Amino acid sequence: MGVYEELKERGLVAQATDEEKVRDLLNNGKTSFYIGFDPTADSLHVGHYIPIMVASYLQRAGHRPIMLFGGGTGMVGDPSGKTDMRKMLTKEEIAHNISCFQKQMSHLVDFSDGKAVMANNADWLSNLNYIDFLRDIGVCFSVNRMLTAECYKQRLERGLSFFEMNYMVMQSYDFLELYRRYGCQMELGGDDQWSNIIGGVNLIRRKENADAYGLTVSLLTNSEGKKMGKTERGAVWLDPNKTSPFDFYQYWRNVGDADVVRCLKVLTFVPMEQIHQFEHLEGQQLNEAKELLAYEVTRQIHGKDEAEKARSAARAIFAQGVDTENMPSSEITADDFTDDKIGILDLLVKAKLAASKGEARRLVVQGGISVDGKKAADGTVAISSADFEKEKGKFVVIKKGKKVYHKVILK
RNA sequence: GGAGGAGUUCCAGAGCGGUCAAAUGGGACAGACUGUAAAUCUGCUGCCUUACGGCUUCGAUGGUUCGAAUCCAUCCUCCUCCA
Repeated sequence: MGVYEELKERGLVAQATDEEKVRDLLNNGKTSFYIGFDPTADSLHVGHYIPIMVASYLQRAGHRPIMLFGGGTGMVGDPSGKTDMRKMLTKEEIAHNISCFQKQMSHLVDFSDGKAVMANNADWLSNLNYIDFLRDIGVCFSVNRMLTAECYKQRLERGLSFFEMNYMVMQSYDFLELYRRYGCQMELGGDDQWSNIIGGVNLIRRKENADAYGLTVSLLTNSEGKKMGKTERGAVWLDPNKTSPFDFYQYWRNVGDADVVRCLKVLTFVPMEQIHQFEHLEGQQLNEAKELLAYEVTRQIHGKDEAEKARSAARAIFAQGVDTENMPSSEITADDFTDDKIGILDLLVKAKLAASKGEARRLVVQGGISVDGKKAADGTVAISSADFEKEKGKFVVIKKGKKVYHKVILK
């Protein structure tokens, strides 16, 4: 079975420009392919993860990934899938974000010995001459055709600036440029990138009279069709400082029953034979699959140690009692005490378990808070410094709701 | 360039001089039920306060008024139609 079939079987492939040729190229050839990333945040999130997975598969199959950072396009913003125009970033922000991306990506893609390439489209986009660009590239695009592209259609109803309209042209130009520089023959992207990818494929055909291909990856959605990896609080980040390995683990541990098997296929390298066994499970048995999913995904992003810590912390907490070892924590100092005590509300705010004292009070009143296993009855409960004294150190364990455990350490 | 319309709390979307911290729905959070699932039901959703109450919000800035999210002026942003 070739790598293409493997990707297909795992449900990673959404569309390909020319399935026969793409299959042949991936299974039998050696090529370079690229994925573009918009450096609009300082961390990758789960949405970026699947294309990187695919890149990883393809790299193992002998192809060379080119990770393209949109240092230039990031200053425009892709209208695909957005109903509002994106805010513009400064050059400094973009540079910072790119360096963060690089670090995170190296977990999944091997950059040693030129096995993968990093590129930044600012290298060729920022010095373009407008007139030359229009004459050379602009003539290859039909506005009529562009407007029929799904990504613009939606925006047309709400308004689309000329500025954003150029996104497709720039992305297509990236592909052409990578083709010329690295012999890049394929662009990989989320399924929402389809029209932009086609633009590049067509451009290469016109300018270079050569074949190029596009392959899109299914977006990760749950059984209700909502995008996964996003909570209302924001995305599930790959940066451990933004989403702790424990929270990351828990996110996957808590996926819906209907989504586990698909997530295993798409997000992990667990062999298909093993996954097939899970397909017959139902009800409570699925917890085993969920644990595997959570462990594997966490391991791939944060490494084996963190994954094991998260798993044992979760097991301990939910099985019985509390594992204080690997629990997310925060610190307070003696200065936070008044008369040798700290109010439960202040403590919750300090530990960032509540955004304000009002919210903290609400949690307590609704019975959602307990400290060291004792439910806090009302907002007047106070914790004295003596309560922090434990055999293993100075801390208390706060439980918020059913699943959130937090250790507050007294320094 | 001309004529209209709109900007409300996380989102959608009511309100159109006092009874508005602002209806309703969604989301989030908490409780019950459970399998660390889903569905369902309940509560809750600006900040400070045990509470009474106070404080800051309805694009921005000024103004009218005893009193403004609601009226007026200017500005900013967006939309629609015409050129």
